[in-house]
Amino acid sequence: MIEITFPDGNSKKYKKGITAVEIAEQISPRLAKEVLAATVNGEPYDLNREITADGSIVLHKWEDDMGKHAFWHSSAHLMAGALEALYPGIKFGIGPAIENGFYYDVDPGEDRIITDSDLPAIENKMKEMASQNLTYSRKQISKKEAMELFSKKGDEYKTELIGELEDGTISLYTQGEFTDLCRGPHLLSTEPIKAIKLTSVAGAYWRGDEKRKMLTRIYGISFPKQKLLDEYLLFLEEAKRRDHRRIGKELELFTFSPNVGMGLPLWLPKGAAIRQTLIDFLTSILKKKGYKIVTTPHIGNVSLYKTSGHFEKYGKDSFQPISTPQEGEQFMLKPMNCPHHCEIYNATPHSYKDLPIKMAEFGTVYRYEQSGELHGLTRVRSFTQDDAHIYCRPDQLQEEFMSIVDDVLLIFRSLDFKEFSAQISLRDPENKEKYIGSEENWEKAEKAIVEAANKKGLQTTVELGEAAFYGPKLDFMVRDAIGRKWQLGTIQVDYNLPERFDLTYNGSDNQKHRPIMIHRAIFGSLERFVAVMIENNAGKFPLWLSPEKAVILPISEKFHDYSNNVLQILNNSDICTLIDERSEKIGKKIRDNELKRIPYLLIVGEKEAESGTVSVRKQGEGDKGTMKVEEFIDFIRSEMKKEIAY
RNA sequence: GCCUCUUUAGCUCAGCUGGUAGAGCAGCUCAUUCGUAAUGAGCAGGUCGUGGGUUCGAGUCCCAUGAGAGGCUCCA
Repeated sequence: MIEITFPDGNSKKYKKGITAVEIAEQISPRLAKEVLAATVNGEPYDLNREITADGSIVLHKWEDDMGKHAFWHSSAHLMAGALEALYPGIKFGIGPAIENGFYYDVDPGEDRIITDSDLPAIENKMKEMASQNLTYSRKQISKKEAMELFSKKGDEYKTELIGELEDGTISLYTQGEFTDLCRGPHLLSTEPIKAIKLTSVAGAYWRGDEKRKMLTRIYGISFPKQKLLDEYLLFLEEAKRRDHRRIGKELELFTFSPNVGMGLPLWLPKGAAIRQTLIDFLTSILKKKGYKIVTTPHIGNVSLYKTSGHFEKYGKDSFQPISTPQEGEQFMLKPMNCPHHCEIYNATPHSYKDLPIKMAEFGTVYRYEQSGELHGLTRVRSFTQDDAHIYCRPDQLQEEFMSIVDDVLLIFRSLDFKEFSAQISLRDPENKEKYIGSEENWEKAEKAIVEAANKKGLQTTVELGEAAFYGPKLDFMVRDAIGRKWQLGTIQVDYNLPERFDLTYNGSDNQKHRPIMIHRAIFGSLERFVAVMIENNAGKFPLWLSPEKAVILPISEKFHDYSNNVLQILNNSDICTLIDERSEKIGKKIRDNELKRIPYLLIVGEKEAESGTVSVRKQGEGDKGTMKVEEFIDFIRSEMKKEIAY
């Protein structure tokens, strides 16, 4: 007998060699039907794999990520099986489960391409195979056997993978005619896979290396019920409606023109108003926090970036330097504000008593992002950072770092950003030559960040290899409408630029010392921040950020005079208000202005004109009753104040 | 940059296997003067992203190129 412990702490004895699905069966037949995968002693386990020793068990259903993972991973195998049936000789790369579904990288072979239009046929084949209730069976084999099997098949991708595996850990899974190299775990059979949708085809370099062959990646998603798939497709459609590119066009916030250049956003008046309001808001906080605003030019001498290291690191991927008519001087469009700020630091001598020095700038920078990478406002070639640099003493580093974390949290909170995650980005320990600076300083900087994040009680994930080339960082990430992650705020500790720019301060010992520099941005880029805000609020900006606060809707032409009086009073009170004088019925005016996401609709007819009032209707909520015009002004002002209370 | 797809009126899209463009919304005009998410009628709008080619004939097929989308790679 063996003893199995459940997540709730209870344990029970079973005969040796029992399987997870049998355990589930004993608990309830319904559970046995729903369970998709298991974890035994912390290790993913097939449901029908024999358990031979004491241990803990967790049974995973669809509702938990492990369950979904096994489901989608098995679906990837099912797709591979269908592909092999439809495209004999096709070769396979990797086919994992991902956050939303699965993909498989395949090499269809010379002169054969798979496009979107082939997906329905593959999908149908998958459905046909799934309905045959094929079982997934596991087989442990030796490295030599595995090599022979896949060499015979001529699948050089699989043999490459096998070459890197340790003998004794290699397993195969077979369902129907299809056998794949795989660690598992998998479902018992294809039976639970009821609904399948192949979503897209994309190119993907083998092993993510652009020097190697580009494989065809097929993305898909599957569900145990058709209803869940329908809901997912509906979610995707909803996400499309929230897409900031669509809303930006609809609400006339920003645009792009091929005549200006791809990736170079043009802010239309309403978008520019939002952007300016954000800048004003942030500036007021910066001033309270002891930052000084500086301004620097959009270009800088190439030598500046040679000093900073940016030229060596990114020079060939930047906009190429501009040459002046005389003397062969070369200037770069600035890709970063920090070198300029270091020069400002160096313009005056500093005592240890002056530190920390906090310099802030809404600095527009230019980066030559690859064309395929541009995306609306989230990835552009010209953007404005809410950039700041803190120059401090070593003994101030941790406190300053934590204080910036506070700033980020404060601002995210006042903007009602709840869904964000924090990521500590450290060096790739196996690729240290990618970075500049001494080992000792890197260790100090990485330690400072980890400690500060812990002290602040931040929930963080650690990503190796994600650091900037000059230092580690703490990044704040948010998701867009369809769940893609974007970096917003970032805090970076840097020992390197102070050295490269020979920044110093006089210490209490009257010796020169090196300050430490912290780079920080809270929004990251105003462009990306606005984009993420749009996707979060579907274009319904909070009142204080709305470019237009209210619109007056006269019931009929008879009330235009009164309406225009109100309009003037409101605009004079700095409440940006419009008027809709079209000869449309009130229902139509309400509908159109609701769709324009104007926060307040003020309906004005006979009653209002007689009593000096407006009938207030809040966007998305409906009728709020009538108010005197002055009352409305007070009301809207107090609403705005409430929104930006911090 | 690479892979696949898309590109038709201001916007959203139709246009089957080639026979020389169509709808809804927006706009304009007229009528209507109306009480909380679409009043009616009429008008006007496109050398079908651009440049070549095949063809008696190209929005439709082929090539090149611009732009956009989804990925890959990269992200100071």
